[in-house]
Amino acid sequence: MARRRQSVTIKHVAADAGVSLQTVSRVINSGANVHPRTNQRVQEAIDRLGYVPSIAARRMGGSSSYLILSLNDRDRTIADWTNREGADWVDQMLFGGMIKSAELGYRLLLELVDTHNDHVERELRETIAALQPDGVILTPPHSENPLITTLLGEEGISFARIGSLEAGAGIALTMDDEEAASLATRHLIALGHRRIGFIAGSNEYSLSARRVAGWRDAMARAGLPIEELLAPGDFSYASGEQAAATLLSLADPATAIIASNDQMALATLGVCNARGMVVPDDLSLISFDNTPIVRFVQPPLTAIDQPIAQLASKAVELIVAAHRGLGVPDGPVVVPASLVERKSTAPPRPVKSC
Amino acid sequence: MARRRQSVTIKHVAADAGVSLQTVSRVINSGANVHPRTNQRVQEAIDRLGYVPSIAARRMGGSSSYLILSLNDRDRTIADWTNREGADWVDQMLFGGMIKSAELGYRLLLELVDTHNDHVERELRETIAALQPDGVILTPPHSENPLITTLLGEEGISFARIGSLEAGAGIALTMDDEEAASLATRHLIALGHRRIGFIAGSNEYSLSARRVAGWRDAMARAGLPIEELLAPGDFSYASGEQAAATLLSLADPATAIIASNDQMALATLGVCNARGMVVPDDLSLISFDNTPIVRFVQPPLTAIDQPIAQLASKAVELIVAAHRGLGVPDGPVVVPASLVERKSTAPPRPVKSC
DNA sequence: CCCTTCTATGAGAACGTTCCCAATAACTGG
DNA sequence: CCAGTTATTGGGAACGTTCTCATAGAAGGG
Repeated sequence: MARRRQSVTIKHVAADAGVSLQTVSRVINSGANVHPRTNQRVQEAIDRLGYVPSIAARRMGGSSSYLILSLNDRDRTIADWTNREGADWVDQMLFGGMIKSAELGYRLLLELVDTHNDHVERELRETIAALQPDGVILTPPHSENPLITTLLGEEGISFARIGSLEAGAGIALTMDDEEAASLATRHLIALGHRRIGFIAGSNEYSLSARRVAGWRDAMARAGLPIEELLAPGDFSYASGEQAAATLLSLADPATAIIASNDQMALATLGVCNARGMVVPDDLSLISFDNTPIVRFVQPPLTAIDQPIAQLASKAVELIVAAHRGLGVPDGPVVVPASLVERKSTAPPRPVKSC
Repeated sequence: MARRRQSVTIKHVAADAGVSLQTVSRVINSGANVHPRTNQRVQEAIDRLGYVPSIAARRMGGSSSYLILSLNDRDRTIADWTNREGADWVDQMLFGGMIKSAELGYRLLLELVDTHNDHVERELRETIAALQPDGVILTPPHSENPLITTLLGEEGISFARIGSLEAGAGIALTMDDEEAASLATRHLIALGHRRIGFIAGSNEYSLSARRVAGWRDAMARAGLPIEELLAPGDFSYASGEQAAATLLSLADPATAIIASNDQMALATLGVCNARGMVVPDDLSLISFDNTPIVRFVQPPLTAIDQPIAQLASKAVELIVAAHRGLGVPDGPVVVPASLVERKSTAPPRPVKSC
């Protein structure tokens, strides 16, 4: 409606500084091949006039849009209020990614995408055509969706895959899931547990298998059997309930459980409450992700912290480097995991005399 | 780096359909003054070629950027992990706002801003200059920040103020906070409570006062005294703890407490646990906002639901209408509040014989 | 049947930036 | 002091769209 135009443009700056448009552009973009004296004069004009380049015009003229697109799962984010830890992902992505983006002169744009939708490909193609982002950040489960990665490859857009360890197009970027699971398991073993159950995550996520592997490995090293102690799950509350029930109903039940995410840990806690069991006296519990919620339940849960903000920040950094044609790491980028100890773990109850 | 250009442009469509650029543009933008036959031919060409207009070019040529900016509080979102319910705001804003935006052909962009920062104004000015959004959504506490509203007014950008009831520039859009507080209070009164404490929110938010008013009014109507029963708070966990301690230590202590947000309700629950009090047997508790966390604590909290997604969606709708020069509501838009009953409320303990 | 008023279409400029290439100025080393 | 570089600067086209204005055809009124 209102015919609003940019108030201060590069032209005004050029006039004010007494140089050509081109020189101002050079100053904005790097300052390379500009005389220090000129550079300063232009810089002053920019500050004086409060000039900020229009992102739309930059995209038009040049090859950069200064936009980075983050694809997050719509499903996990909202659809089902019972099964939503997506919120914390979105939130932390925003935080970690945005700060780094701002630092590098880019903007981060969030898009919620439903992987299971038939139209993903078309939707994504349209979004890319409309926005023409310089790079894309993929979060699970998009990170390993071949439809998406292929599309991005074709379009020649740099992208990062968070939560993926696989080689392939794009930059893989993940927490050390295997080590994390191992760490949690060793913590429980050190407390004296021998029957440590593990609730796996959805097969759709490659990290699920890595978490199982870490647990399996730590158990094996300690010479502990794992039969019956691995329960399937899909990250949902309901699946956690079922898995917990199974593990607690064994002839030789688990005295400790590691859940592959917070939702399933919460479900386990719920099952314990229902059965009159007390955490950590009757069962030790460790969760993955460390979303804020696990701080506020009774007892606060010991958890593996997932450094999402850090991963997002790194992803932005690498995408920008790639877009600028600088080198990017060959293999996947793996950041270490850490265990946050709270009140849900303790030594097992002494065994009753036989 | 890579010199990537738009693959399918309006030119290709025009050639394919055998019409001029201008006609294609008209079809995209409304189809007004285009012969039905031509319209269809162009539409087919668009579909066949998979054409999507470049948002950057649209901004360059015309007066719309098709971008809507949502300003969310950085503080509440992340800074302090103990005091963050911002996550759920961000999340729901995204959901509600994005769907409506997509529907109307716009894009929603989130920006985290720290109101208490000295640079807000400059930062915002820069963001606006760079992005040139068609509209802005303000969330508390930005909604009533005169620096921001004035700036937007000057720039001539349509904006919505979520959580605000005040008249003034921009569209005010809020849940009925007063009625919500009254509803919660009446619910407790109906259960038999007479000593109902209220933990207020930060004065920075006008909705805090409205919530207090609703409680005060409901108490007055029931002929109940409120002396000593109003405790100040600032939405933080710590302030909630202090307020709860005060209300529970009165000579004639509260038997029920309404907290102005979930964090402070959680804090109240924590204080109860520490004192060996059981909710709801020893204290009934109602919180505001109904963020997902309150479902998972023991007991799950009865809460006033804040329809953020709905507000965001409505905000987008109104902003687009305003930007298109269509009429917008005169006064504030108020959406009804609802109470979600869970397990944290019950009749008060029978009074011990004197 | 002519003049007016719409309706439907197109041509060309404009938007704010970067890209490409040419031109000049400032250094080199002899 | 000269030719040969290299550093610095500017000019004009290009990007993909919408804007403004002009034109041709169709419909309506007398």
